Amino acid sequence: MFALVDCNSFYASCEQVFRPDLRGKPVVVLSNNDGFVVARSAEAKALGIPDLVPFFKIEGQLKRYGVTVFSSNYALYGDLSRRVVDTLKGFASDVEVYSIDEVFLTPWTPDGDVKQFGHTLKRAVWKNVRIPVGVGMAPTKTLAKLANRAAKKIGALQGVCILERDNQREWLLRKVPTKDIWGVGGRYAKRLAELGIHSGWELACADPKRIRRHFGVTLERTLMELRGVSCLELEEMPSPKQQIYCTRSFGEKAHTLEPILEATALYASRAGEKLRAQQQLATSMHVFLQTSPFDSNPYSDAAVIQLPYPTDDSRILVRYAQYAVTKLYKEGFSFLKSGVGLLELSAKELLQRDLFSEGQPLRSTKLMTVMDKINQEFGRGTVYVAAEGTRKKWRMRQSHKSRRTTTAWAELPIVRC
DNA sequence: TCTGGGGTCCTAGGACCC
DNA sequence: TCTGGGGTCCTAGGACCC
Repeated sequence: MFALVDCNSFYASCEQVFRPDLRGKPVVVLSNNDGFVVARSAEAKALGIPDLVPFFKIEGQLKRYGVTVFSSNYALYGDLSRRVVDTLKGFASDVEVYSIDEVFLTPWTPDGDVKQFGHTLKRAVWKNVRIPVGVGMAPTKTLAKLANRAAKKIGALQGVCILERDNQREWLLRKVPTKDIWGVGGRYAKRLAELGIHSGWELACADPKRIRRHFGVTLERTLMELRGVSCLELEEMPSPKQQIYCTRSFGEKAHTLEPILEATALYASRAGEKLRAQQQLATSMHVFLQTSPFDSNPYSDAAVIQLPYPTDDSRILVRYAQYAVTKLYKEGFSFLKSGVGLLELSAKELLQRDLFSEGQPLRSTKLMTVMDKINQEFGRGTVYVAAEGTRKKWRMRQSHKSRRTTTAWAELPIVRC
């Protein structure tokens, strides 16, 4: 049996935690650069505000409806997410943190009352963190996802749905269109429809071999999971990352090389920070630079470069990223976005040093450790590589950002008596 | 004017090996 | 006239996820 705990409208709910005046009111949260609506409170959904709609297209509408708008505040969401996970760990020993707002776990119910267990989880998270969640339970992860969806959609279930008996499973699967199933995206849904498969039930009843032939082994597994045959295990130990990316759109378009060099330097050193947090070294680097894809004359290019030796030194990452992006740059375009990816990662302690080639000197490691420590203690960006520049006009737009209430001393809430 | 930022897995096809 | 068979590794691209 798998349980999936999924936070309701997570980012919007986070914003409401420290703004209780906004409970029961329409709230939306925007993506980086205030680009899209990425989270909507139940009230905002009820107003018919669609998901992933460009902000500029509905800004007027939001104002008219009196919707409160927030830029995304990942420091806050990450911290509240950690608290939700900590709470859940008190009720189950096997826990998989699947995403910032979803946790799979094995229900622990010595008395056999699964439903009661679901409600216990829900109440505990609300009590400790003030985040509303839904709980779905079923014999496979894919079905637990569906159960969770039902828990939120069907009011009578009060946020907890157990999908155990075959007749319940069939009832739900007959109602679910394929595109709402975990592992089936828009493309597959369309191709499935061409084969006459429209509902979850029709997919579950299809011939596995035929599905495998048309779509590959991944969708065949999904099919089996819908039948109640578990193919996906709980993954408690997150496997080390295979690539680390830092990419971002600029707050304003860049017509010269200078802001691009600065932004790319920042992305490289942020990627380095993540790399060091995982105790890994990178062997090669992927760098790209692009205009807006909506430009009349869009342009983009990318390069993969070998680093001189496996490294986690931000100074080296920045130097190589800047070198690459200089090569990619072309006069006459207005660039919108660049990014740095670190590839061929290896665990730092397992590194095989090559007898005949240079390796990362010890003082690099020492310097980076000190840098990370200072930034951890006093806030990100206290010490940084000078190549990032000081004015940072290209920084992303975040016109509606809330405070980092739980992670920055300077932004603690103020209580007036 | 304004359109996100991360990730993963799988497959097909080419190069190369004996 | 007749031209093998099996394997590995790598990469790019396509699909998916939140």
